[in-house]
Parts: sequence; structure tokens; C-alpha cells
Amino acid sequence: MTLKSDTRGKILDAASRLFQKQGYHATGLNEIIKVSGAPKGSLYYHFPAGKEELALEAIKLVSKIIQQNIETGLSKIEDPAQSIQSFIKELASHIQCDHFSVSLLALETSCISETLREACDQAFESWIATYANKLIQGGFDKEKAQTLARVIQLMVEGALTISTAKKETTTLFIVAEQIPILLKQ
Amino acid sequence: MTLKSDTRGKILDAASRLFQKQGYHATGLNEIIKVSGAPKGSLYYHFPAGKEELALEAIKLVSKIIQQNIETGLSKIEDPAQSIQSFIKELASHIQCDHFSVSLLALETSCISETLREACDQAFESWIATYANKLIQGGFDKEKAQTLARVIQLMVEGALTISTAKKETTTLFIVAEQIPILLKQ
DNA sequence: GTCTATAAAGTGATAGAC
DNA sequence: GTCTATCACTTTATAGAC
Repeated sequence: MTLKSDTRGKILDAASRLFQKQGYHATGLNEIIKVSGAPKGSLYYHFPAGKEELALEAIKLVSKIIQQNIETGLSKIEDPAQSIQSFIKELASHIQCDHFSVSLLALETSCISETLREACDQAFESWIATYANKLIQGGFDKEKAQTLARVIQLMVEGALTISTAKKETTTLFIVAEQIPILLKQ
Repeated sequence: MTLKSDTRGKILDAASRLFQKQGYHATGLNEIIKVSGAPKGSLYYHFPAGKEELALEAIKLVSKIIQQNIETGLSKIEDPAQSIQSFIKELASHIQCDHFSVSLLALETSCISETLREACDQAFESWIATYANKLIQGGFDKEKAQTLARVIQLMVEGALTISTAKKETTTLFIVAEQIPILLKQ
């Protein structure tokens, strides 16, 4: 999987970063090619269906990577509330330079492509499920865990949006502070 | 203000709806012209600086409208927690058909235009201030009110994002349920 | 598998008649 | 104030040489 010519991987890597940062419509295929260093001919060789296929693979990729990030992040501390709070703080300080989020892609693609919209939805759901699992392991009722996990994910996404609008990084810390209160119910 | 030829108003109205729904890059000037029913020539007559100026005015417009919506929505009930919860529920059932949000514009424009990014930021801040005022009137400490208002706004925005990704409308209700818990601190 | 040239359509923007 | 024609540019996508 890692040894297949790597050109595909370079394209996918550049695409996933550019799509997250600038959005679907704002990033052209030319830009992806330029940033990735790959030749334009090979883009359509590796992604015959063009931009939409590339975006789909990019979304799936970041979905998986972030899911793993959340999972390993939460595994460091046993107590759910503490681990989630610490993970969000970690996220906040990690984000400092560049602002990424799939919110942008989700909002953009909901109008133009069912496929991409569903991919974004599934990304969100997989992250929610990861939070929910941690809560269930910590003794939360299953249904309550799923609701709270959804609220956590939506807070993170909302905080990232407001952070990019403000060009700052503190909003996620505010969210982190609310986690214990939220989970005390 | 309402009597100045109305062409400008029609363009602005179409633009603000299309920008919110599809985003900045996805909506072309041609589409705005077509939807508004105005002639293309008059677009550059009313907005000499072109697309960016049009978007700026559109953002300012929806910022003011939504701010007023929040204000009148919150004024119906005296208790802050109850009024905010009821307003979010109202919002949820109002949103059913189309999904609008300035999150999309905020995320898109942060990369390409300081002016537009700031306009989105100020929109968020004015809404936050409106929630905060209600909380302060309800007896909350000023600083705590501002923090909680920010959390409320970020939850609403996050819920709208997840809602559009899921093509549903229930996520905002989940947020509404959390309001009393959040405000009990 | 890679690279180039180019097609076809769309974009924002402008000029100038009316 | 309105409308049309058009410019210059960029977009995705394809064809075909290598």
C-alpha cells in the first residue's frame, strides 16, 4: 500500500491539505499538481473520474487519520472527561499555524455531490463513534454516550470555525473547559 | 433605504442567499444576476468593486438580520436558559428546508480576503454579544456570560454544519437540550 | 506511467451603446 | 440606470506523443 509508486500518495496528500484549508471550489487541479510535484498527466491516470474522485479519496484519508488521532489521543488517560479535555487542548495547541477542518468541505459539497457529502458525514460519524466508545468504556450509558459524543464533536467543529474566522486558537480551549461540566450530567 | 430603486436590494438578497447556501467560490456573478432578475450591467453599477464588495455587503446584511432574529427570539421569554433553549428549537424547525450558515463563508474567505474574514468574525461576535446580553440581564456574571454565549454560538454553528452534512435537522435539538445543563454552572 | 498541448466551458471584469 | 458584447483568464478534462 505504501510502495505503489508514491505518486498517487503525493497527489492525495497535497489534495487533502489544500481541500481542507481552502475548500473544494477554491483549489484547482493545477494547484494540487503544482504543490504535489506530480505531473498533471498522472492525476487522471490515478484518479480517472477527476476532481470528485480525488476529493472523495482525500476525505476518506483525513477521516481515517483524524479518527486514529482521536483514538490514540484518548487512550493516554483512562478517565473519559479528563482524556477528552486533554485531547482537545492538545488539538488547540497543535492547530496554531494552519486551520484545517472538514466542516468547509461538508458545507461546500452538500449542494453539489451526494457522494462527497456522505463521505463528510461518515467522517463526522466515525469521530463521534470514537468519542462515544471512550465514554461507554468509562461507564456511560450507551445512548447518553452517543449524544454527548455528538455534542463534543459539534463543539470542536464549531470552535474550529470560529477560530478560523478570528485567526486565533483560544476558542478550542474554551470548549475544553466545558467538557467536565458537560460530562457531569 | 428601501426606496432606492430596489435593484440593488434584489441583487443583495439573491447574493446573500446563494453565498450562504453554496459558498463564495461556488456562486458565480452570472448566477446571482439570473436569480435576482437584475441586469448584469447594474451589478457593477451598484457594486463597483465587484464580487468581493457584493459579498461584504451580503455578509453585513445577514449579520444584521440574524442578530435581530436572535434578539427578538430571546425577548419572548425572560429566563435566559429557557429563552435560549426555545430560540434554538425554533431555529431548528425553521431550518428544515434549506441549510444556511455563515460558517461556510467564514471558512472559505479566511484564506482569500481579510475584509470578508473580518466581516464574518464580526457577525459571529455580534451574535455572541446578543446572547451574552441576555445572560447578563438574567443575572450572570459578565465574564461568565461572555464565555457561555461564545459556547452557545459555537454549538449552534457546529450543529448547523453537522446537520447539513447529514441532511437532517435534529442536531440543533440536541444542542437545545444541553443549554440548561450548560447554564447551570 | 509520464508529460504536453489543447479543447470546451465557465469565471470576473470592462467598455460603450442606449 | 440598464443592457450587451467581449476581454482575459482559469477551470476541468481529454487526446496523443513519448
